[in-house]
Amino acid sequence: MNIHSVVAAAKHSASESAAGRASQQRIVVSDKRDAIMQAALELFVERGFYGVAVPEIAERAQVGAGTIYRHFESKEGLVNALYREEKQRFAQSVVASFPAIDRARELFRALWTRMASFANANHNSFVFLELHHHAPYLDDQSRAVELRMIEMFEAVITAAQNRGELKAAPPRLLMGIVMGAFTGVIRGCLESESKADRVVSDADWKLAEQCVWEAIRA
Amino acid sequence: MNIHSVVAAAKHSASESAAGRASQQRIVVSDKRDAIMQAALELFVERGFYGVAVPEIAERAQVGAGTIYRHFESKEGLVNALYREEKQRFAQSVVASFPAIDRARELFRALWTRMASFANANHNSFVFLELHHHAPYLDDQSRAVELRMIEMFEAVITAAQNRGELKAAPPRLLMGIVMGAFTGVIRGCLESESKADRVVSDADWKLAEQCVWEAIRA
Amino acid sequence: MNIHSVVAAAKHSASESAAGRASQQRIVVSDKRDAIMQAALELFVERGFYGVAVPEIAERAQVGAGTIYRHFESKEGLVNALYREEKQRFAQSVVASFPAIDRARELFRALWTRMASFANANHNSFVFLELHHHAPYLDDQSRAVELRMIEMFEAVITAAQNRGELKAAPPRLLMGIVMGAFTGVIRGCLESESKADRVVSDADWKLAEQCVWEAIRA
Amino acid sequence: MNIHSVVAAAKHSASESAAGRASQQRIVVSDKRDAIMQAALELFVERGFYGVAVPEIAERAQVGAGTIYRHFESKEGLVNALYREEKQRFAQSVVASFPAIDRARELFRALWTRMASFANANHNSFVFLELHHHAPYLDDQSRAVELRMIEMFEAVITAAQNRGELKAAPPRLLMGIVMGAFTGVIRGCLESESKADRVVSDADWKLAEQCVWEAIRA
DNA sequence: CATGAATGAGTATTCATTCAT
DNA sequence: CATGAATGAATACTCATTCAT
Repeated sequence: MNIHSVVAAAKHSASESAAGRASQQRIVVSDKRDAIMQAALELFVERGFYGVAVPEIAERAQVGAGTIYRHFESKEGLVNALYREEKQRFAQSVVASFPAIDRARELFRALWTRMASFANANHNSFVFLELHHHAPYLDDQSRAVELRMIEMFEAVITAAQNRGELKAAPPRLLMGIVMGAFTGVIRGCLESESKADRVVSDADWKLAEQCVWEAIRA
Repeated sequence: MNIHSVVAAAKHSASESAAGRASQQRIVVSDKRDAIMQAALELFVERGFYGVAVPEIAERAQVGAGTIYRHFESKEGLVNALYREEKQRFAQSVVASFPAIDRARELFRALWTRMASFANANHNSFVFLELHHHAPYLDDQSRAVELRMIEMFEAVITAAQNRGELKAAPPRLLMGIVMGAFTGVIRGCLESESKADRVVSDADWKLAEQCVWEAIRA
Repeated sequence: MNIHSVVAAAKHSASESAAGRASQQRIVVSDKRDAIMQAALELFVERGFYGVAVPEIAERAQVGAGTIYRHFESKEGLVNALYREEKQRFAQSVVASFPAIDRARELFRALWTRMASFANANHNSFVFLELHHHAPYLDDQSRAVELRMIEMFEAVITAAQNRGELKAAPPRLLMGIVMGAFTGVIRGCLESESKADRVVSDADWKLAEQCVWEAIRA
Repeated sequence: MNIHSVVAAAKHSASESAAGRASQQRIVVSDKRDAIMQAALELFVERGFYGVAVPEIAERAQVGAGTIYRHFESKEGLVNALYREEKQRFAQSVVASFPAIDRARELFRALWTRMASFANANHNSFVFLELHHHAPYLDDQSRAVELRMIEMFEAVITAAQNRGELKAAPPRLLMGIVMGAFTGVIRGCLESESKADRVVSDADWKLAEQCVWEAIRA
């Protein structure tokens, strides 16, 4: 298994679900639903799942409270839908139109850059996914989405290790370092920033990429 | 400013607040209070601040619900006290009886090892501090405790950079990488483990330390 | 006043209202309306007025929720219409083509038999009328329909008492015994039956008729 | 099985549960609980289970809405407790200190009189039990309480039939006639009365008793 | 000091009704 | 005429907090 098959799989999985949704619910995917999702995303990031009242989501989304229950089975159903769709969007962003590279150095740079682009462009989504990493109200399907991604990355890491390009350490450990450092960079650089433009500068991302590469390279 | 003054400051700060508490509430620090703190820590880690009911904390602590309000002003008062005391315990663990070293390599290893010891021995505390990083119900004093720690580390980093031992990058960025990677290692290694012994092996900690050192060394 | 004038009055009253409806809404009496009435009858019997949601009635009737409001002013309007029409159907069934008898024994047998036929053929209707006997959401017109029937029966009873054929007791009391016993027979005999065929056997009806006649005969 | 063993059984069953409650919840049976039960009884009689809002019960009982949930698990738990306790009170009233008679005539008069006393003294209780006869929210235990009573009466009827004192008809049918007529008398006599004194006169009860006895006697 | 019964404001969710299509 | 998506008031129930004991 190399990065290309992984990328292909991810693309397939993403487009599959997108297609599935389109065919089943082309009409259901209303702007109301989108407004609810958007409002929920913002509020959950601000105050967490239990910290947000459903009518508050409705108000921010400019819909009636009851409308939420026409689109989602429950508050839990809403977070789960949000989690799955954002995770998919993230996966999609990272692997879509991925260049055909085999050298780990380039591969890592490409992945990091894409993740950085996504995090910069979708700060809320990224924080949301981070916060809800292991929330007790996520259902099995949502957890499965997460698991699939982890396995994808693990496969890439193992392959690169076999080629002697990465340090010989448990893939989970390397992945933890990379993903943790990525999140840490965002936290570290944005801690004191104004809420307006939650963006890490390209220069900082580039520096960080250099550092983290050295952490994992052979 | 070097690590020793920082260590001294941290020790002072910790003992200061301990003393402050002691003088004000030496008698209040009953075993009931400890039981409440312990119960709250466990439950907040399991289900988050809003996910836990005060009477539930009382039940787990084997005290009456009203008793909690003799020791803490409110539920928010309780999390804040918990946050401050656990953060202090963490700081204390990391800097207490710190060896007199100046070389960044040794310094880093010592810090990492102490952090690892704390995280292994106090998994709940570590996760709690992580989860409540930027919770909206933390008050200014709690945030100040956090801030002081960050500044401490920043100072150490800057000093080491000045000696040419660390990469030239914004201290916040390096700190983000280190702290993020540290958390990432715990997540990555424990993701699939049984809940019984939430412990990362010494070998993994050592490997990770090597990796992360390479990320930041000059 | 004898039974024949009563029968005549009842027939008149029934046809009057039927005609009234016909002239006002001959076109409105669509099969949709009937489907709604039928669905509502079933559901109200199963779970009571407040236990049934309007959209649920719509679903069972295979119409849109809004359609109900083209035929009835409100949920209350719907029960009231249902109550009045079922009550009328009951009255009609009992007195329609009533034989010209004057002896109370025959009269009673005829009434009882007709009521039994109706109850067997329209179990839901009967239970519905019974359950909604004094519901607070019945309006004055619905109550008047009920009242008129009671007065009819009272007149017959008084007449028979004057001829010395029935016991000398307040007509209301005798009527209470008869109607109560009638309902009691249904309850007693069907309590444990399967839901499939809610029917009291002819033999039981006959036995019960004998018993109840003895309760009221002079 | 004769009436005396039945009476004994009923007394035992009643006192058993009373004793059970006393030992388990002597302290729990507060005046708040009683106030809630009383308020719920009145309101459920007025508008039915689904027609009454929980906060309304709280208001009438002069307690906080939350207090209801300290005494009952849910609204359903409340009706079920009410049903069971009122049914038990009814059974107790009817069979307590029952005279040792064997002749069906006396037996019937004694039962009827006691039922009448109960219904006159506890009009709401009686109507409540009648209305909730077969409500879908009654749990199995509540239904069992009802069933036990029916079986008791059936046994008495069968015994009297065997002695040739009652008509040869299915016991369920005779019981349906008697209980139905009893309810019918109340309905018939009180239909138009003021709400103040929902009482059937002793004379009417006596007349009705005569009538109904003739319905079932051999 | 400690308690836990009581409270009522606040929560998620349902449902009668409307109205744009 | 018929529809069903949308609504928000109303419902059952929870929970942080108080206070009499």
